[in-house]
Amino acid sequence: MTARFVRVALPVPMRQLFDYRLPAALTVPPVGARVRVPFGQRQLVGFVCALDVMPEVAEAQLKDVEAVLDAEPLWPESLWQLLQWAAKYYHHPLGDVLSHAAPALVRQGQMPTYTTSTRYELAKAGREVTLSELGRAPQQQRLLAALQRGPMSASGVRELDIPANTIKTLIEKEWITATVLSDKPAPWTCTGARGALTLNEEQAVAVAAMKGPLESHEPQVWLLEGVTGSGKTEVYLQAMEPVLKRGEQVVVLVPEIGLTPQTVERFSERYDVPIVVLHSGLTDSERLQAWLQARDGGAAIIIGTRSAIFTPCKRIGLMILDEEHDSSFKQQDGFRYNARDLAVKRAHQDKFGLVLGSATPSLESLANVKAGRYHLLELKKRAGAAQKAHHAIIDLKQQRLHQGISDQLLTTMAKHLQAGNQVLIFLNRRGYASALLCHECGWVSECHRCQANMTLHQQDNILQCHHCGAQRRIPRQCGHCGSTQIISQGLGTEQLEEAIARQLPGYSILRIDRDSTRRKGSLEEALQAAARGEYQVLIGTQMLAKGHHFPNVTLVALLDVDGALYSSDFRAPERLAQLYLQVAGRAGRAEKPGTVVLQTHHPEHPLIQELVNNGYSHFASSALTEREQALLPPYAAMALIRAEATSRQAAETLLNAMAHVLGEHPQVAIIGPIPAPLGRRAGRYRYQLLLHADQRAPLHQWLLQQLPTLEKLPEGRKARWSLDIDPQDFA
DNA sequence: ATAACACAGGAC
DNA sequence: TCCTGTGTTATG
Repeated sequence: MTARFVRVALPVPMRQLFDYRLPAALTVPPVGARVRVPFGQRQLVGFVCALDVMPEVAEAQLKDVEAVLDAEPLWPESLWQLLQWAAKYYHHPLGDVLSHAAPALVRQGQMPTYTTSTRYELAKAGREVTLSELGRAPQQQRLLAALQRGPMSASGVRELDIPANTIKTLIEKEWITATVLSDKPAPWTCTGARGALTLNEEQAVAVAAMKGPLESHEPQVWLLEGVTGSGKTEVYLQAMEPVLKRGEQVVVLVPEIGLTPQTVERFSERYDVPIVVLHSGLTDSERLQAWLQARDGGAAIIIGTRSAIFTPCKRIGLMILDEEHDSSFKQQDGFRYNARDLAVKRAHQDKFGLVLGSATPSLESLANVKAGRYHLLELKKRAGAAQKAHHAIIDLKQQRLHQGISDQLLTTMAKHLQAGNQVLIFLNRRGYASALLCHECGWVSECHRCQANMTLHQQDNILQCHHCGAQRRIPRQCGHCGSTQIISQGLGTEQLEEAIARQLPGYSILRIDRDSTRRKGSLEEALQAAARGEYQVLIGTQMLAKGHHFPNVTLVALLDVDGALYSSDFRAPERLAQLYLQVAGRAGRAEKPGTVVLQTHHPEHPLIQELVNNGYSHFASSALTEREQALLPPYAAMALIRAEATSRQAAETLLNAMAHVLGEHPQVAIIGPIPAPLGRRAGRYRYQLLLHADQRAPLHQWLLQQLPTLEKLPEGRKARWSLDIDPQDFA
């Protein structure tokens, strides 16, 4: 009999697989199972990708598989295919992709098994025992005393340090019982919803449109575009009802961990089915249990963030990806996948319906609607009695400023506050001021390790770099000329709080940013206090923009968003528009009509005019036209190579060498190398090389062909580099 | 990624 | 001569 071989993907940053000999004593693993193999001087857990292939190296060089860890593939066939596809599409090492998709314990080689828990409780005889009878058996006395307060888990008993013998004795005496509970998946059924709301016409149309295709498992993608407060969640909830009733699972992807508790709550109120949550806050063991429940069908609803796109499911019937425009669906380091794009791919492979929801859809998704790939479902009306907000611009050029706040804004704020309402001021810059500078010679408080200014934090009495975290004392003299005339520049939330307290005395102010909510749980507390109306003025950064509703806020003001108007990133206008509407959505959700005010130095700017006068849809369609004319995504394909090194030269010469290699293709344009937006960070110089093509296929083909050459470039030894397919952020 | 290995420069 | 830090190479 001839020896058998396996080809294995290993968790190493190499775009290649490794072959091993399979000893006859081992059972033959299926593709998708894990094996433990020797690799150099160490042992690794790898994933079987092929069996009985012709080895790439001489047979004598092959080592033996040490152990086969699974009898079954870890992932269902279609998900395995998706992972293979993702590794190819993102040009990322397969072993690393698979490691990402598996829970940590599985990656480490543990057996994926369900936990069991033991529950101890008093038996009938045990209840009749008086504790004083046990004076000579203090350990038994302690355990019984504890159990008299109620049943306990094994870990609870372990914490009491009771010897195993004591437990055994008590069980033998039949004073206590030990019940082994398995956490194995239990069958569930969904008989219907509890407390469904009445849908308005648009919502009903949306739910009805999804019903048929969901039932026949057509891999459709719906873009649910619903303005803030239009009741998107209610549409999700009702669309999933027939799916759950058929016994099929629903996967819900949300942008951030902070949004999961609210989501879980709404879903569990409506449906009496098992729900699991997958997010970074879980322990490895909890994560594995949730993963298993999803894979084996014990979980009906699976809620998670980005990485939950890789959760295997026994019978998936619907996936919902909420806030689809949100950039956190794109992983920004390592395996740089986009969960939204993979969701679309998975819907086709696994044959389920996918709902992409947003008040401000990405231009990519809108282009897909135009191209007929997605179906648009619109919710234009706010649910209930809510009225449309009033939008206004304050032209800063004609205004007297008080630490960045205009007279006009102060007057408007005072009016709303006097009426007993809340006011929300959005400023996306924490700290007191964005820089310190010398009034005499112009010296600026730069970070030593980054190409950025250090932010003044008056509260902590320090200068801090927001890019590398470096901290310094606040200088009293100019570092260059010795002058004591040091002034601050650029308004931050700390200073805004101070300014409002001075200009509008007597009102209580709550500031919500990373600094004010550093303590665990304090963000939740602050948001609840804000929603209860305990503070009249709310000041906040990006943190405040997402998912939270403040019923008494009638005025929302955005300060200092002008940076986005002249940014070099072609996506900056889209992001500003999304942010603007997201922040605007915090106001006027209840019966009170809202006002949204934008302070700007460029009131005439077309983007500002468009947003304030015409709304998002109008903005989006003109932005799409611009993208089409300028041949930018979604009407072109891009890839970005980033390089960083401790020397400027090393980063630049590597990208020059790569540009030389890649520059030969007629359909692929090379832009750069150019310094990255933050040219130096934490002491490392950063450069980037942009690849641009009209079509996706030639760009990918070209990369596939040239990557082996790029990897071998000697210049690559002195600089670290990475490849980003469909880059989101050019910073 | 990671570990072994080779080599250079400094301390002893 | 030994030790340590750094760059190079191989991993089946």
